[in-house]
Amino acid sequence: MSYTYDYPRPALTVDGVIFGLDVKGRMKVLLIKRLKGPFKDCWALPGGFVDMEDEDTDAAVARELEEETDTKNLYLEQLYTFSKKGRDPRERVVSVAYYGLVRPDALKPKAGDDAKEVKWWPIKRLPKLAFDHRDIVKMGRERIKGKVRYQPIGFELLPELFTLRSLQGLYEAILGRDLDKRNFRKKILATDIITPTEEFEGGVKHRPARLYRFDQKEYDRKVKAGFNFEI
Amino acid sequence: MSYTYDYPRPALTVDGVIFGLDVKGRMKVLLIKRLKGPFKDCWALPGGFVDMEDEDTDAAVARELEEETDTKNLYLEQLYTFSKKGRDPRERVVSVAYYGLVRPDALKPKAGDDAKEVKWWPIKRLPKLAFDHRDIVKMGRERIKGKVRYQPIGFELLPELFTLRSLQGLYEAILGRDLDKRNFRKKILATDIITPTEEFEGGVKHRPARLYRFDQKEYDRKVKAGFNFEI
DNA sequence: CCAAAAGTGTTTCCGATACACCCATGA
DNA sequence: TCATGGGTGTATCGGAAACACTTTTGG
Repeated sequence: MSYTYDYPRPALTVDGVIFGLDVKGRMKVLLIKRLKGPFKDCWALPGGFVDMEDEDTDAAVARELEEETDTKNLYLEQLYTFSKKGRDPRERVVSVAYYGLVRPDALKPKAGDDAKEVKWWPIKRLPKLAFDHRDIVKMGRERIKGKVRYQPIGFELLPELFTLRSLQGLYEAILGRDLDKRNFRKKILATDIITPTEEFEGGVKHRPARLYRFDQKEYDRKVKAGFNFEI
Repeated sequence: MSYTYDYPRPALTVDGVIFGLDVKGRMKVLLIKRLKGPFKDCWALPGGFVDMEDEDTDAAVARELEEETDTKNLYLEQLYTFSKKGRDPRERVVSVAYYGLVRPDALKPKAGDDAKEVKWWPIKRLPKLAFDHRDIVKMGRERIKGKVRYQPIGFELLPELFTLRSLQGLYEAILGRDLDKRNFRKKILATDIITPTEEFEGGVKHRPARLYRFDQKEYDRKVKAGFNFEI
């Protein structure tokens, strides 16, 4: 079966810039190694074609990531649409890029159809990327950096229970600068949207830190009441 | 001539949410009345199909606006890409939306190919809009509201020379709240990116206000030096 | 008892806000 | 001389930033 139109049309794809944190709190990006040309054997962002029979781009990027990484319901937001001529050597391909955040324990990379390998790469040492994916990653970093201060999206990168130190480390990683421990704690606890649990981290040879939990319901309530998250 | 593909493809369009200020400082949006169906005779955002032979979306939206409004070089930024099934009753149409800011004196609406009428509408009293254009306008408003505080884009809405009062009115219109005159002046002048001229407004029956100018070069210099605009 | 990270308060400083009067112009 | 908006300074308050020591745990 084939489809015929009066004017040329672009292929429509989606790409996802998926951020995660490793155990030492360093930012990582999820990449796949392409099985087929163009850019065969080159690292690239996970993504693929949008099924025009019944998908929109939101659905397409969620599906692709599920296929390639075995993760559902990760935090995803539209980033930018790339449409420059020549960004795909074959033909006109317009790509709607998304960025996403994943808890490291919620994601098990697996090989899907389009990839022989799926791997977390440190954001500071990315390999050569296919297409214009380097630009897309760059834009994703900037977006998240701008957004993290005004919306509590950082929690999407942490396990459900986390220490204040790991939360601080996350902000330091994203913002690219050190924060004062006491001021950070004061400020984050003052927002009243993270609550202490009775649990503590284990497996450390020093005093174990208390574990906290992000209180989404309380946050939603506060937002409705005019509260503005800011860190 | 026709074009055939193995899989169905969407038509790709661009839409522009163009903001302007009227003489009284109220926010307006530029709309066109559609000449052809669907939504014939309905008001809609200016825009149209992207020419896949040689345009990207940036070029397409600039061209469409030039055709419909006789304005070049207006401030334009990509807003969001809309791809929901059914947003165009005919077939799958994916639209890359942009928002734009225009100086009122730089824009003369004219009727182009797709429109019988081009008109500024007050943002508070928009007519019924075609497609999902109401959502697009809404998103445009939110974006500009979020952005205006951290980037000096407001000047794009004012003539080259402007009074401090009109600048304040602009911020009040976008932010939706009143600002204190003295504090506003202090803050905006402290940034040192707007410079006084020796000219004054005319045609008023009270003391004429001094005219100022946005100093783009100085702003660029400061940004490079790490300066962050904020109001 | 040593190493390592957790946890905790106070002071200082700067920017945000609140606030009221005189000035220049045209009618 | 009146009406209208232009233009100016100061005091107060609150949040941001700077800053160092004690506590808990495992080894």
